[in-house]
Amino acid sequence: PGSVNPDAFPAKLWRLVNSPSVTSVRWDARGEGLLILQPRFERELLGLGPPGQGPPAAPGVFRTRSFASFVRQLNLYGFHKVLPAQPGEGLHHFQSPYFRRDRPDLLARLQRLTKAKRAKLAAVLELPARSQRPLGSPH
Amino acid sequence: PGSVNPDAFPAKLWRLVNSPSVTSVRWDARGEGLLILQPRFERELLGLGPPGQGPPAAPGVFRTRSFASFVRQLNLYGFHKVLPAQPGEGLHHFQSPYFRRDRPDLLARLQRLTKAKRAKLAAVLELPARSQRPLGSPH
Amino acid sequence: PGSVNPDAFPAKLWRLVNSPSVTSVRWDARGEGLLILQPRFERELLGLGPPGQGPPAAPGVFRTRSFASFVRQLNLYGFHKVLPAQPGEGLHHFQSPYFRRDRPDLLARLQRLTKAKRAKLAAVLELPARSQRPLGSPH
DNA sequence: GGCGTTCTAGAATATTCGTAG
DNA sequence: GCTACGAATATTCTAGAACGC
Repeated sequence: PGSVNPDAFPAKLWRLVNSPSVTSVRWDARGEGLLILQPRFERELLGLGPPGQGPPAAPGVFRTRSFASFVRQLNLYGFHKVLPAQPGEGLHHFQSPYFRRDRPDLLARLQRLTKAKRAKLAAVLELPARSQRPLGSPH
Repeated sequence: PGSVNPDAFPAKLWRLVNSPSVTSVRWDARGEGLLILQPRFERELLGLGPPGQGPPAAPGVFRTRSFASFVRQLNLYGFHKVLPAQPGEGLHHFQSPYFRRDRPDLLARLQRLTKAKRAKLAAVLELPARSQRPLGSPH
Repeated sequence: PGSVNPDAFPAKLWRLVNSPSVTSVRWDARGEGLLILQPRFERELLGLGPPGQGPPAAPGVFRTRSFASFVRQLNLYGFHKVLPAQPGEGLHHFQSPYFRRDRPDLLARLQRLTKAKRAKLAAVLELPARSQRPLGSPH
């Protein structure tokens, strides 16, 4: 029931993957997942890279300097890693059912998984087919 | 249903942002929000700045000396912060639906949110479309 | 019952106030509180300052760029503001009973106040005089 | 009662670290 | 080795509360 907070992670990620000037984050061939080139990502968005090099191309998007923290965010928002066809090349492939190129409307469902939300979600998924909605739920 | 008190915060803010001699407060590109340069604001309007420096350029508008108090005022009047494109440079971007360059008529709706007013407003926003006022509402 | 995490706020603060090269954070005359010069702090530790100026003198201590966030940390760790003799000059005075120049041993008691801890603390403080310090308390 | 100022706290997201699986 | 998650701290934005006028 939430709208999209333009300052939070999902909106940032959406802008990055759709930005022509960002080359380290792209859609996969089907537009159903993210392809991330780690070394390039670190230079372009985390401001790492070889010392004595210029500033990051798109700074200020994340405050972190570690790729692992970025991955933590992906997991917190429900993304899962997909095995890449060519492993070991600094290429990462992540997916979420609510992050698709042709479905910007689903973006609002990408919500941070707190402990409570996670429990609720797990409960729903394990329910027998009886009643997906709690009794007396509105609408 | 109120008119604009020329001594209160909204009117002061309106005069500042439209004053050619004030450089720390400006309209954003669309005229829908405020851009505030904090260091300049502190010198120009709060009279801070390096000691041994001249007097503030536009003194007497606020009694406070802290930028935080100014931000408190903005929030009390319903402004919300917007992520600036380049964070971390002392640049702040605030918006309110009732503060627009081409709509001075809306200024009268910028009212201080007391606890009572805030509660009333929240109630209205959550009401189903049935009846804006609960039956038997007072007044 | 915890020891001091050298990466967390209290240890950082201790190092800053005792560092000869940091000039924006000092002990007050009695060594019982902190004196903080905001403008200098922002240049020296937050990396703000006039654009086109050199890098911060002691960067990397905090990730934030806002003095308000630093104050939030102080409050989270139980510091309280003390009225300065000379208000309005960007000088802040903060105290905590567990932050004293001659009592580094107390530093371990400076703990982050979560909601639970805060409630427990308030309950203890409202206890009748029966047993303020539990007799036979450990250590 | 309203408004301005100050200090502190609530709540949500972000970041880091450790570790279970 | 690797992925995902829990938990603690850090950061941000906004609100509560108290006080004076």
